Parts: sequence; C-alpha cells; structure tokens
Amino acid sequence: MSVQNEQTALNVSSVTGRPLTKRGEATRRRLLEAAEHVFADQGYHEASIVKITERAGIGLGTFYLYFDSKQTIFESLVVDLNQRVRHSMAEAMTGAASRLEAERAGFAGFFHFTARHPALYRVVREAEFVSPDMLKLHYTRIVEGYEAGLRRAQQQDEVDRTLDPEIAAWALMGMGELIGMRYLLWERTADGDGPATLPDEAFDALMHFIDNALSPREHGQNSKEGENS
Amino acid sequence: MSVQNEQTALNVSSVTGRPLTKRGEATRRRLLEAAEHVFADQGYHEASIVKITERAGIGLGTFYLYFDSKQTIFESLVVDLNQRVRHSMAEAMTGAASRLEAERAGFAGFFHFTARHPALYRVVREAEFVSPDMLKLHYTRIVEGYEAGLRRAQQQDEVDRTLDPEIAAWALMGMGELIGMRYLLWERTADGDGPATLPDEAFDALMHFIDNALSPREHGQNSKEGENS
Amino acid sequence: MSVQNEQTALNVSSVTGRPLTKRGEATRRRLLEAAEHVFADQGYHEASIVKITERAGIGLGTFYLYFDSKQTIFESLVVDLNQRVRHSMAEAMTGAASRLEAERAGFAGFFHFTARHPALYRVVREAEFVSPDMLKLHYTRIVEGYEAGLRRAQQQDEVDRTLDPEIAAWALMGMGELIGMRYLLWERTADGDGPATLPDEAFDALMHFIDNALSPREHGQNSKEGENS
Amino acid sequence: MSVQNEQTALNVSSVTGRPLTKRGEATRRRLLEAAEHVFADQGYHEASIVKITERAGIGLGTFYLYFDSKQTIFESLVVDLNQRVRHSMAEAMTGAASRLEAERAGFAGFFHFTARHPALYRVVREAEFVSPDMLKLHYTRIVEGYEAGLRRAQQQDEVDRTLDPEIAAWALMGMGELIGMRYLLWERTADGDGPATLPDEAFDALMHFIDNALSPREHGQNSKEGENS
DNA sequence: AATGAATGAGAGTTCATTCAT
DNA sequence: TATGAATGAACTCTCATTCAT
Repeated sequence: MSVQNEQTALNVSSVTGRPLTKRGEATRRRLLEAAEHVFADQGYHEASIVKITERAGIGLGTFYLYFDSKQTIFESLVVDLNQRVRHSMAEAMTGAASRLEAERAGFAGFFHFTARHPALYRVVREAEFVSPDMLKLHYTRIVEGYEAGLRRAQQQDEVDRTLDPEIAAWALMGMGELIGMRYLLWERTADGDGPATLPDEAFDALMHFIDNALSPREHGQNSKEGENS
Repeated sequence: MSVQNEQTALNVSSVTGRPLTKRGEATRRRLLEAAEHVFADQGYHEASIVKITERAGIGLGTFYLYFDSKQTIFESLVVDLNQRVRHSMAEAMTGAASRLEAERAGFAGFFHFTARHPALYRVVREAEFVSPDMLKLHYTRIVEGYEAGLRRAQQQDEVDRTLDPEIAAWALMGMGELIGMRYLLWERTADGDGPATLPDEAFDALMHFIDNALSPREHGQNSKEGENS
Repeated sequence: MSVQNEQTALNVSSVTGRPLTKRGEATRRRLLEAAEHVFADQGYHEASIVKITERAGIGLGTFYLYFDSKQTIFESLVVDLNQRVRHSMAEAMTGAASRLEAERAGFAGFFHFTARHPALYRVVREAEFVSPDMLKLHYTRIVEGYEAGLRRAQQQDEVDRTLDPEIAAWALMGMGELIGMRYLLWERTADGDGPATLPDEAFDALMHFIDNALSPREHGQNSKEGENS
Repeated sequence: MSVQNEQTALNVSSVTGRPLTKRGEATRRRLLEAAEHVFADQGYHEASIVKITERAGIGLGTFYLYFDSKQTIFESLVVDLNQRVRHSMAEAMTGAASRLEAERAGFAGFFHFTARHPALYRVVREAEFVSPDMLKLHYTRIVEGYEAGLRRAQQQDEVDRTLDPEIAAWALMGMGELIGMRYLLWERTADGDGPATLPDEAFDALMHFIDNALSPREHGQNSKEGENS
C-alpha cells in the first residue's frame, strides 16, 4: 500500500465507497478517536459500539455509515496507529548524525508515542486475537523500515556486518514491545496516568544493551557457531 | 506462591475451599483438560462454559462446583502453563557448562515448547487482555529466573558487568516472544502444521545477536553515555 | 373512488396535496416504477426506501416529498395493480357471445396476467398483511364486477337462478386464486421462468367444474336444503 | 412425514435434538400457543420473540432452548395448525352417510376451526411470504386427502366422473379459503370477536354451489370442450 | 425541488450464571 | 455430587424517518 493510497483511504467511506464530505470526515475522525480510547481502556471485547458512539457524542446508527462493524473500526484503528507510530519514529530519527544517535532517537520516539497513546500497545497486541492479519501488517511494516536502516548502517560499518539484519530487526522490535509494556503500561495507575516516557536509567540501560549487540567488534571473533538443539 | 501451594491447589475446591474427594478431583481434572483444549482452539471469548463441560462430558451446572467463573478456570490454566514452560526451559538448561551454552539451551527450550504447544501459548498471550495480573505473574516469574542467571554470570565475568540485568532480562524475553511469534506461529499452515522449532539459521543468528549484547567487551569503551530525548 | 379520481390522483402530491409540476410528476412516476420492481423482487419487508430511491436514481430525502411513508407508496401500487388486472380481465371478456364464453375469457385474462406478472401479483397478496384495507378493496372490486355479471346471466337463464351470486362470486375468485398459485406460481423455476398461462388441460378441467356449478339444472332438484352443523 | 414422525417430533427439542422432559414439553407448548396468538394478532413481522415469550410468561432466553429462530417457531406452528385443522375436518366427516353429507361436514369442520383459530388463516397465508415450502406442504396435505375422497366418490357415482379430481380439490380448497376470509375474518371486530362459524345462509349457499359442481349430471352433456385462449 | 448525514427505537440473538431437582 | 432448564442483561445491527443544507 503506497503512501498515496494510505492518504486517500481516509477520504472515502469504507461502507458506501463514496468520498466523504468535510462533515463526514470529521465524524469519521471522532469515531476513530473515541474508539482508540475505548479499546485502550476496556479492551476489544469489553468495548461496544454504544460506548464508542457515546464517547464520540454521535448517534448509534451513525456508526454504521462509516464502519461495517466493530471489527472494521478496530482494523482501521490499527492501520491508523501504525501510520502514526511510524511517523513519530521517522520524525524523531530525522537528522540523526550517526547510527547510534538514530537508534536512540527511534526508540525514544517509539516510547514517547507509546506513553502518550497506550492504545497503540493494547490495540495492537490484542489484534493478535481479533485480526491476526492486521497484526502481521503492523509489525511487518515497522520491521521492514528497521531492517533497511540496519542494512545501510552495515554497509557503512556502523553495525556489525556479521549480524542478520532481519533477525536483529525483529529482536529489537521485541525488546521495544516488552520494555514498553513493563515500564510504561504497567506503571500506569488506575486513573490512566502514567510516565510520559521511559525513565532515563531504563532507557540508557536499554540503549547500552542494544549498542553492545549492534556495534562492530574490533576483532572477527564473533563468527557464528554452535547448533540449535 | 510456593511450589507446595501450586501442587496442593489441585486438591482443594476453589469454590468451597474444602478438600476434594477422589471423584471430585477427577472431575476437576477433566474440566481443566477440556478447558485447555477449548481455550486453545477457540480463544477466551469464543470459548464457552457449555463447550468446556460438553468436552469434559460433564453437566453444565457441575462446572460451578469447581470454579467460580470462566475467568477463574482460565487463570488456573495460565498458572499451569507457566509452570510447564518454565519447567521446559529449566530442564533444557540443566548441565549447561557455560553462560553461553545455558543461554542457547534456555532459548531452545522456550522455542521447543512454543512450537509444540502453539495454541497453549496463545492462551498465555491472551491473558494480557483477560487477566492482566496473571500475565504479569507469568512474565515476572520467567524474568526473575533470567535476571538471577545474568547476575551470577556477571559475577563470573561471563556477562558484561556494565549491563543492567533487569533490563537485559526483559529485553531477552521480548526477543524470544516476538521471534517465536514471527518464525513459529506465523509459519503455521491453516491445518495447524508448523515448524517443530526455530530454523537453525534463525536460531543461530539470534544467539549471535544475544552473544554480542551480553559478552564482556575487552575495553571499557561501552560505558553508558548520552541522554534520553 | 371514481375513475376520475384514480386518474387525477397522479397529478397531485400525496404529501402536500398540491398539484405537481411536470418535473415533479416525472419524479413520482420514477419512484412508483422503482417501487414496483423492488416490492415485487424482494417483498414488502425486505424492500427499503433506500433500495427504491437508488433504483429510481433519486435522493433518499426526495422520497418524502412524494409519499408519506413506505406503506403509502405500497398502497398506491396495489391500487395501480388492481386497475391493471381488472383491465386485463375486462378486455379479455369483451365481445364474448355467451355467459360461458365470457367466463372462460375472464379466467383466461386473469391467468394471463398472473403468469406474466407473478411478482406483481405477489404484491397484491402481500397486501393482506401490510394493508388489509387495500386487499379488501382489491378483492371487493373484482368480486363486484363478477357478481353483477352473474346476476345478469341469471336473468337470462344462463346461470342457475337458485345460486346466490355473491357467494358464487367469492367462490369463483377463490378458485382462481388458488389454482393460479398452484399451477402458475409454484411451477416457476428458481430462474423466474414459468408457464405463460395455465396448461390447457387444467384450464379446461377448471372450466368444466365451473360450468357444472353455474349451469341451470333441468329440474328443480337443486333447491337449497340441509343444515349447517 | 408419517403420523408416527409427526407425533414423536413433539417430544424432541428442535435445537439440541434431545428428548424433552415433561417440563420441557410443557414449555414448548406454551411457546407455540403464545406464538399462535401473537402471529395471528400482529402478523409475522410485527410479532417479536419478546412478545411471544412475554405472552407465554417465559424468559426471553428460554425461547432459544426450544426454537432456533422466529422463522423456526413459525414453521412449527404451521405444521401444528395443519395437523389440527386436518384432524378437525376428519373428525367432522367421520360417520357421514353420503358424499354430500361428508362434504358438508368437512367444510363445516374447516369453518369451525377457522372461526375459533383465526391464526390458522393468517399464519398459513402469511407463510407464502415467510416460508413458501411450509405453505406448499400445508395446502398439499389437505388437498391430497380431498382428492382421494373425490376419487372414491366418483367410483361410487356420487361425484361427476368427468371431473378432474385434482383440479376440483384445489378449486374447493380455494373456495373455502376465500369464503372463510370474507365471512369469518373480515367480520371480526377490532376486539378479536367474530362469528363462531359461517352464517347458515352463506354456508348453505356455498354447499349448494358445490353440490351443483360435483353432482353427476343425468346426461353426458358435460363433456369437456373449448380452447384455452 | 432535492439531498444525504444523522438518528434511535427496536429487532434477533448469545451465554455466564443460578437454582430447583 | 450432579444436573440442565431457565434467566435477562447486553450485544450487534437495521432502517424508516427527519432536517439542515
């Protein structure tokens, strides 16, 4: 799906297929925003369309002018959040002087976004059970960007050339996910308040770990060895 | 919860709190076994008490003699699975000569378990949305063991002493989860067939990445530095 | 409702009661035509205003400039169809030399119409449940004509004078309805293809039955007798 | 479907397929009885499961232990009414000395039943739009019995041998239906009160008409002739 | 005269849980 | 100890109708 498609997708009703008026587009936005909060707070199954439309301040029936079903808006939300987190990361990484700096900036962008939009975390992970294909899409899109960056850095000897960039990308993503869960979401109070981003010590410790993993070694002693049992 | 408690839990009704007769214990076992299959096959929300009791060959009302609710039996299952996956990992690590070997063995044990019981592992992951506390317990128990192992290895200079073992443990767990999802669960066909474990190349590449991250550096150049933006 | 009324009804808005402009009249026509097809294809309850306006190529809101409600346009249709089936029958009977010939021609006209517009006739029958008064009107109008014909024939001794013409008319109508349903509508394939009219044998057998019922008996042995139990 | 099947069908849940307990059978009966009234009063589409269960004094969810859906209970009702009207007619005809007497008795039984159970009429006719197959079954079962009776009477020269008994049976059924509608149902007040059966004059007039149609003619002048246009 | 976004009452249906047996 | 009929709150979704444009 090209960027062009992603953008125009927002201007077309997913039910009637016709382009939305300005008013219609605003309504759609309000629904998505409400859905983000409701899904994040209550989870997919506890969420209901009534709760979403009430939060959006919109009539129940109106929902069905914009989305086919609860599943549909959920999937739209995953796509939406995916775009936004990637945007947030890309923006943070702009102008980074080195691989390390870019790495830090990218992770910082991710944690910032996650802290501000806990929905990202919950909605995306719950997608595994609601809409597995959307989950794949989400992870794959992010990993692809990551992997490309690692390959470029390897060519410039900023990253250990003996690493498999695909595996490394998935591993890095996994770290981000679990650390985000542990240090951002689990720290949230029942009121919904939580840290604005990862504490510095944790962030630095993680970056140190990652730096260790990626940095080129002085000597070639890191050749692959051993067997998978 | 001590091991003693975990074991005796099976001999006591979780509803009345009284010890079970032999017959009662058998009924409880059948319910748990049926629940394991039903939750694994259909997921928490699609599963129903009727399906569980039918599979167990037991009357619907009987269920409530043994469990308070659907959620209760689900949590019992998560505890059970947590024990089993930790057992699988511990067994694999027994007798490892070095930190690296233990690392390999532990991950291999984890991937084996996941590959063999993909649906069961699904239950654990779904716990995030059904019973968040159980998920915390599950992750925390695993991470604690990991962290302790890292600390011991650091004392013997098998692991970089400048690493934060807690962060490292969560990071490693995150890798395992996402790589397992990507290369084990996603590779399964619709028939339910999938790889018996992680492919060697992927496994070796991951271990190489981890080894990089954990191995002590010759010089002190890896000191922490930089700011969290 | 006189013929004059029936005709002018088309030139007046059934909502505002004011005469329609040429453009307005065209719109009303398109709505009625679309409604005829939609009601015939899908039945009253499956039909929806949206489907009708879409088929008419007209905005949804516009519908309510011409008709009060779904029921209103349905009733307009029933009136229209009643006129058409009576016209079809009357035309067929024109110029019949004898009572028997007229009888044959009238039934033939009815069966022709039903066979050619089975779905339209469905609309009329469904009126029994949507708008009972319209159905009464429909049946009564047809029966009245029938009854008048029977009375005239009795005066000319072409029909048994001991018969009650009202009962006979309703009985004849009932035959036509059920036989039409049985041998025309039920014989239609799923593709919508069916006989062009009643098979000759069936038609002749029915006419024979009717002739028996109506023909004057030689002797007076058919006087009314017996008790209703 | 044999009589044996029809009887045992009532002892088995149409949802679970298991035999019903005495209590279960009573509940099923109450639902059918309530459905008869609700469908008759309000029609299929206006009827709702809530209305049915409320009238039956039964919880909403209980409905689904006995019937899959509104359509299912409707069809069960058609079958039930069909059995009862045929029973009512057969009983009335028992011991009739002659064909004419049997005819009178059968029609009288039909009108009695219709007058007491207006549901029969409304439900059966509405079946044309709700469940066409059930309608066919209903009419066909009744007509088959009728036709067989006519054939027997023809062999004994009690009925005109030149008549086609199948056509005659459908014609007779059509008369009964429309006359019943006209003189029983249309005469009902809004309170639901109506005549206990057909007025004597109407009934006698109808029987006279039928007798004309069926009685053997003295001479053979009634041979079939003419063309279907 | 024409439009279509918005509405909400009310539909059919599910299922965890209760309780009389 | 075991049962399963009964329950009803809560769900998703439809569509005739309104009204601001």
